[in-house]
Amino acid sequence: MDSKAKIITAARQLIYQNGYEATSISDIMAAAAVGKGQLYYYFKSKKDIGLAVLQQIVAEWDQQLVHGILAADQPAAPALTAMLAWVLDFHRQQDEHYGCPIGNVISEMSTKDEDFRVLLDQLMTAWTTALAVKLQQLTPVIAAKEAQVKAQTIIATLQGAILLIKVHQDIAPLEQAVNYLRQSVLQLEASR
Amino acid sequence: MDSKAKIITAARQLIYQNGYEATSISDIMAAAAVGKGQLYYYFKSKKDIGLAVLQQIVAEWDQQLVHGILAADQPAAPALTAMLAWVLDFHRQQDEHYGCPIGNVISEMSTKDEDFRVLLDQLMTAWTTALAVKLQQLTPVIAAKEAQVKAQTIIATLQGAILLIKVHQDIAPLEQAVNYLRQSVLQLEASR
Amino acid sequence: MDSKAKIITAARQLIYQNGYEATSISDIMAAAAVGKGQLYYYFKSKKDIGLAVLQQIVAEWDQQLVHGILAADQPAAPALTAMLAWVLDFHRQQDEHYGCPIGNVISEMSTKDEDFRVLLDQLMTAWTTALAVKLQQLTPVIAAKEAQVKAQTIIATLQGAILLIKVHQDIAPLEQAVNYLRQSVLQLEASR
Amino acid sequence: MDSKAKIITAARQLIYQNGYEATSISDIMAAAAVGKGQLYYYFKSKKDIGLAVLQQIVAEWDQQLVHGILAADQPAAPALTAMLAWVLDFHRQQDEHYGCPIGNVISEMSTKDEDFRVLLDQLMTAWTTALAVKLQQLTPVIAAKEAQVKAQTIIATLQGAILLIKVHQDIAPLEQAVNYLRQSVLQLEASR
DNA sequence: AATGAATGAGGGTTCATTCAT
DNA sequence: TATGAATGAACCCTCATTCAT
Repeated sequence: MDSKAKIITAARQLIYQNGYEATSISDIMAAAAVGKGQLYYYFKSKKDIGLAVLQQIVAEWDQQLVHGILAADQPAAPALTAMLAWVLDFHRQQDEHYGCPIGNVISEMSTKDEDFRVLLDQLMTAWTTALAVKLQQLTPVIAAKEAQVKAQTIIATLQGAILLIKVHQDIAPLEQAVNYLRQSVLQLEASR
Repeated sequence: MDSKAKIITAARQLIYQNGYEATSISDIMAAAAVGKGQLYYYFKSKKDIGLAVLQQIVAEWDQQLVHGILAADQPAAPALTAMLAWVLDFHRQQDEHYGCPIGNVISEMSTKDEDFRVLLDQLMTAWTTALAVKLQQLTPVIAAKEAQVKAQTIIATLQGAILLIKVHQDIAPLEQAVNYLRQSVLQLEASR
Repeated sequence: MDSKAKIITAARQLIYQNGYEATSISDIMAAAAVGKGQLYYYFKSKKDIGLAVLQQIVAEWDQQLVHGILAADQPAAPALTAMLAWVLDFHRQQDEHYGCPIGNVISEMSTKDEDFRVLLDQLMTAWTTALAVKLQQLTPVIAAKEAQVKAQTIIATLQGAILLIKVHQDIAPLEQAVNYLRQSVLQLEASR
Repeated sequence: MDSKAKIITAARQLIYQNGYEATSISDIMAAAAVGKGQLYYYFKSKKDIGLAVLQQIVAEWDQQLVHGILAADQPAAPALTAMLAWVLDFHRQQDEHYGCPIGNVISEMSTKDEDFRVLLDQLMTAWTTALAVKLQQLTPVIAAKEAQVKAQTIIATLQGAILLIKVHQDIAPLEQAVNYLRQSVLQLEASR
């Protein structure tokens, strides 16, 4: 792994656990075992690193979630179940609950830096849109607008549940939310 | 207003808009128009200020929400509607969407400082419990456990929706989530 | 005990253990259980407190040592032995060895504040002179100048030994120095 | 001279004259003509600087005194005389008498910071041991233990005399102590 | 590509002292 | 006598960034 990748990997982990502002350049240097020179050779500023980390996550979500699990050619019901499992599994694997890698940055950076916000906005919009498409596939009668609303509410429930597991340090809220959403999907499927 | 109150008020506003870590003692000093020594006369540390701010919000929510809107003697359906309006109205009044005063701190501080986390945990638990009681009043047949789960999911949806309005800088997600939750409540009421 | 005395007592203990500069007004306030107002009512500055503490110690040494143990009418040999015991006993009673209450302040303040230095100088001179008188009583043949020199060297040995017990945190060096000085005195006495 | 050395040199001088606590980082910065960041680039804390200064002095004393003047292969009597001269000459060169660079730190730091104390303890022990060896070379009949005691008392006398020149701002006490110790050595040499 | 020395603003905190009551 | 609120300079330290090599 080259220096640039090492830096991004280290920064990603640190930002996830401690937040963007609380992660110092020195922390990243130490974690990546990289000198100050290299860091400023590959990135022109700390913000640049933050953006690079964000873009990496966005790319992953785009690939795995938007163009993977929720891809147009996937059958709707299993896709929705898979999406819920994808979210739940990530948090099940964590010993300590640091919240959502994207949600955390939304909370910290959205009103502080427009570049961060735009990137996050695009990702969340892409997710919402892909999810809305699936919901429409599942229940073709509903209007596009309504599907969009439903998709957004599902995502909100997931994000909120992840926030709750962070305060309570207990995964139960997410388990329950996923259960509830799974049932909603099944009902929708049954009702068509 | 005395100095201590001025400090808390200033800090509360700054922490809400910029986060706890990003709010410097100097910022608070300037906003409260108070000297540095004064600040450390009333509070032994920055963390102390943060905790005081949090306790003030917790006290307000406890009074307005837990012991006000969701008080035991309030009829269930209007109480739930009032709760949703209480949340929605707050965010409707904001020009820029800084998210939830509590949710932001949950996201930033839960895994960084146990004292913050415990306070936030208690508030969210109190809210959940009070909401669960209302839900049971509305639909007496459901089990206490189920009501608790439902309550938590409702709160999750609200928190998540508030996070989404922060990324999108558009109140729509919260409007929609509140609409959706209002309908759920009406259905529950009708179904008993 | 009135406030003024409480302040001096508390300050004396703190200055002995931590030094003058390292003892803060707040420390003294806390230890004396006295408000800020009282402190600045009785003393016009921190230096004033330090000087008062010093004067108290000087007065005690003057009374106990210079005008007590080494008083003109005391027989020389027992006086010298008593002086050595007076020094040794003080340090034997300490659990942790903080050094000499006077020596510490000499080391810290002599070149920083002339008012402190003068006070300390006077005390040490008085001690030296009183001791020289005793030495002359013991061995009348020696010149006044020589007695003065001998006195100063004895005091030096004691002060140095107390410094050594502070580094080593072991009272042995002082025990040994006192032993040595006691023998010197006995020899002087025998040789006359 | 590189920055690190400049910092240590400046700090050494300041600590000698004003003490460790009374020497501020800003003072060192100004004296070394070095920026604040630079200081924390080379040293991780103020304590680190203090320890580095101490280690430099310890190294010098070890080299010049313990392994130089008092080296095993040096004839005893001249070595002792040289040691006394080494001490006296240092203080003769000073315009103002700031005391002993080591003794001052012993007095200030021994009971405040164990890391300082250990370093100082080691130096003083090394000096005592080396001096005891010389004393035994001079008077082979005396027991090792007795030599150790005698060595410690000699060092005590020197340290105490240096403390006295600090209060009195007059080098006489040290001159006299050295004279006295020189005679003691001569007597020992004559008596074998 | 890479090093690490240098910068200086700003972080939270403590300090001795003064003021109004 | 006594209180405690107010002041602002100074404390040690960390920060993101730049420079010379």
